[in-house]
Amino acid sequence: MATSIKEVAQRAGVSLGTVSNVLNQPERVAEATRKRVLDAIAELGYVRNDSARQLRAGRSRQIAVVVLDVANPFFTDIVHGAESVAEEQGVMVVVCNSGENADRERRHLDLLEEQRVRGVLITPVDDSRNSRLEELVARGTPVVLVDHGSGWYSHCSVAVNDVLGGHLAGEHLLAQGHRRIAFAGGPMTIQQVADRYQGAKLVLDGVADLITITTPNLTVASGRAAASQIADMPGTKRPTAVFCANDLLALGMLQEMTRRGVQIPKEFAIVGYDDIEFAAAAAVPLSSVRQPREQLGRTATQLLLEEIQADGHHEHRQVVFQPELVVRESSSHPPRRRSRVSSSE
Amino acid sequence: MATSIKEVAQRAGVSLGTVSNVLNQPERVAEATRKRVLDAIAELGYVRNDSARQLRAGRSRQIAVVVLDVANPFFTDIVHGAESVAEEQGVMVVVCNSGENADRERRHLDLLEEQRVRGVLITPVDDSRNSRLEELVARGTPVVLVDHGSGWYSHCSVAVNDVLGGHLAGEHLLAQGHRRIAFAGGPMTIQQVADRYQGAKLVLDGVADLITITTPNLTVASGRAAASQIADMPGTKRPTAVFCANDLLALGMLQEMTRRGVQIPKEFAIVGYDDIEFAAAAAVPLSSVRQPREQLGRTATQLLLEEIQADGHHEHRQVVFQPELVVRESSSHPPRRRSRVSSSE
DNA sequence: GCCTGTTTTTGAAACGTTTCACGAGGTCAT
DNA sequence: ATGACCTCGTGAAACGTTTCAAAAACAGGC
Repeated sequence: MATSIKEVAQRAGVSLGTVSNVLNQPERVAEATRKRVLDAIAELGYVRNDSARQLRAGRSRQIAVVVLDVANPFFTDIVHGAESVAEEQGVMVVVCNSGENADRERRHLDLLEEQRVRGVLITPVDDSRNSRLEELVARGTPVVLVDHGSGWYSHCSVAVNDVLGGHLAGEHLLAQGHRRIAFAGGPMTIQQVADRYQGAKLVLDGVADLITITTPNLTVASGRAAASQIADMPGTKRPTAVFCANDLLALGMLQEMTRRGVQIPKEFAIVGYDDIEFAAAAAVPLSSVRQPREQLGRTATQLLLEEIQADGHHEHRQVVFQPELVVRESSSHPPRRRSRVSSSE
Repeated sequence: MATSIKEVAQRAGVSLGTVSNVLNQPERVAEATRKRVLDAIAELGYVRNDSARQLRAGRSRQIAVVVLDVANPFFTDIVHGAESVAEEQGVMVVVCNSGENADRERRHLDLLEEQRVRGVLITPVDDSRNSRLEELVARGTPVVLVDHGSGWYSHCSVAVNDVLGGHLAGEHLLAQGHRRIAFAGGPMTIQQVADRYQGAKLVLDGVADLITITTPNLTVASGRAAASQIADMPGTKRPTAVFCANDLLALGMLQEMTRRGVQIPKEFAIVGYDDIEFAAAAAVPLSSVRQPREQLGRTATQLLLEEIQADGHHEHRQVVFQPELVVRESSSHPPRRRSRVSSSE
């Protein structure tokens, strides 16, 4: 069925090795022969067999990115950054979606390891003390943690200071006069969620009530559900503002609150996280904590490629970026139209 | 470095073949031996080499989805649908992003063919008379066209009637009293764009002016640029409404128009396409032509798997879904708050 | 013609699986 | 005991590349 190098060789009247040379070091083979081989290839519609090639080479030419949610623009931007760097180096990127599901993540890692990927960029579902991931590293596959500070130093990692991000959001809501503030996000096993919560808690503790709404994931739908939960609270206990662990939640929150006739931000303020492209375009432009998304992907890929190249001794590095609060209408009181002020406090 | 079956065999004191049997037909090997082998595997941290496996098998266990833009929620929903069906069948899905770039698309197809993927789901960049794609098909890789009616019948395909979609949008704007209407989208080589344009043109021709704004791609940024272009037209020639080839464009359009102080929909109406999740949550909820996105992905994958299984004689099928216009505030005149009317005319 | 280099081409040995026809042992009925 | 029939386990062949030492072909210079 599939034509192999052997048939090409036969057709061109040369040996196996020569065809291989034409493919890999064309300058080593004489003009005339090369042409003959190339013609044979074209006539037979020969296509290299990558499995055989990899088997021989002992490794692939791909790196993988394992993200929590492909439908989240935050991650597609990271992937974008990663691809731009990888492309320069002639490395292919394959994208895997764990869907915030530890089991799926594990299955993906199994498969990736069987495929001998050169390296893995991953935002792990649970805490980084992820044993499957540790195995991978132990057997020699370079791994870079993305958007996830490693508790200790056995990987490279690229992250944004989520505690600071939470801090900024909390501080801002406090400054707007809120004293009953909700945090919506989950599951708490996701490090980023826990950190953002911690950051907010740190600044609110003692001066304001912090109500935690745990969501099963970080989607628009969960945001809507969380909104219902808040709206159904008795007036005296109901928070006057919410800090959402990401923008999808915040958008869902905004949608449901608006549907119920709650005025944003007059009656209820919302701050999101990530500052995805759609945040600024929302019904009420969304205040959000901005992260350098593409940059994250680019830097992570650079670290990964470095580690791959410097095979052997390599100094793990932790790169941490600083987030930035972008205040828009959804949380600014009194409501100013089209506020585009960006501030860090 | 990497441990192979051979070392496992040695360690367990059995032959090569036995280890392989433990891995693939465990019931064929005696309890005691099996345990010994499994222990050896665990101790050595053996990981199957997928290249060797595929080489032997002659094919992979993956299908690929090649999309125009991973950052577009429309496509992530399609991928989602595809994954759900594939997962049931134990087939892995790899996602490739052509970025609306024919050259990147070709490179992806090259690689996928070298990897001997079982099948390809693709939304091609240019017209389906895509020669690279034809080669792929000719050599025996099943291909299903997604969101793209094939002009003729050499593939399975799954699509939404884009001409009808354009028709619905045009008709609606006409009914709202608009007589100078813009169409924003591009490049026109993308079949969907051309079809949506055709649909609108069909209903507008003769009764209204149709101004075409060609964009280089279908992103939010291009939407903003197109908005500037429209806003800068002299008042008498400036259209009073726009039909955008997708929601990203429409959102960009909305953003830029609002920034310039143009009132939507009072001074300018906008209709988008796809009805992505963010459309309803936009600053001015966006009217849009809805497509059954996940369904598209699911059906496409089913067709693909069918073709793969029925290897040999297979009847190509064309499945066409009908779109549905969702009218929201961005185009309804006079502006009604929170309109959620869904209508098909 | 012969020797010395240089350029081209060759052939065989890996890479790590899976598969498959066989052999080695065991059990059982005769 | 013998043959028939299991269940287990073996070993070698294949899959399609790349690589590399060595052979072959070709050029000059004498």
